[in-house]
Amino acid sequence: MRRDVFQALADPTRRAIILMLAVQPMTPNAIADKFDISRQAVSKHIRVMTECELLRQNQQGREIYYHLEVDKMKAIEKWLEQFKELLAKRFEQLDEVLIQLKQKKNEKDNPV
Amino acid sequence: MRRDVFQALADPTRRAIILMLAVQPMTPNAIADKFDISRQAVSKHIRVMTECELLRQNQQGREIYYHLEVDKMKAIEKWLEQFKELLAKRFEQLDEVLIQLKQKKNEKDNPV
DNA sequence: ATTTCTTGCAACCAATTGGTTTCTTATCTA
DNA sequence: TAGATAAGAAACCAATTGGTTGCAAGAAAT
Repeated sequence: MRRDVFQALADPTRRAIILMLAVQPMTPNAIADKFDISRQAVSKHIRVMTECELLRQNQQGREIYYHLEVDKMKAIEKWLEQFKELLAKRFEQLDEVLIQLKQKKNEKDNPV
Repeated sequence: MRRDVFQALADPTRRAIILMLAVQPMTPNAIADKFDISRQAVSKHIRVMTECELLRQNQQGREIYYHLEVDKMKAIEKWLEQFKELLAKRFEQLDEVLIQLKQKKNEKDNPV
């Protein structure tokens, strides 16, 4: 089963859960209270995120507190960085092209 | 059909396509050459990304060049920012708790 | 004019997803 | 000890996904 952080981010309910857990650890019941879907549906979302190691549990009696593995979120940032670097490279190339065009234009305007 | 930029990012093939298109516009055939899946499979990925307005086309004769709508990627960055803000807030709260603990400890060590 | 090339579209398929309901186990609490 | 509560597991379902193959339409080349 393909299961990475990007997958975890793909669903809006899971994104909301991530934001909630960014503030503080919560139990499945407490999370489910915030949504209109069943506790079990929430539990399935939790499982997806646990499987990609974005969530960890901390059992406290019969309650299980889930908290974010913040480091996992860095995979997203890392990919975005990679993306922005490639983008920057493209603009550098574009700059070169524009400079060359300008030179040609100057040559035309002021022939040697 | 739910179709947002996060969905577009969820598939590894699509992420690779995004990185390729960050460098330069490409035709479906050129993209498909880089993968082991059929051209039609690539076309379906392209369609997903076009539907969420992450890609735009530019027809040139019988070829269609696809390029990134870079602004759409900002939705990801924006969400990440939101996430990091909440996270920072959590750490501020943690700091407060630690400060309070320290004060209590001092009171114990040096009772008034 | 015919053939070739690029692309999109449709139908199909198996696997996955996001949800449900029901049931079990473990831990509190009265 | 009996009942309530928290949470995971399993079975089921409809919709979506990621892939395939085959076909049609438009542009280019011969």
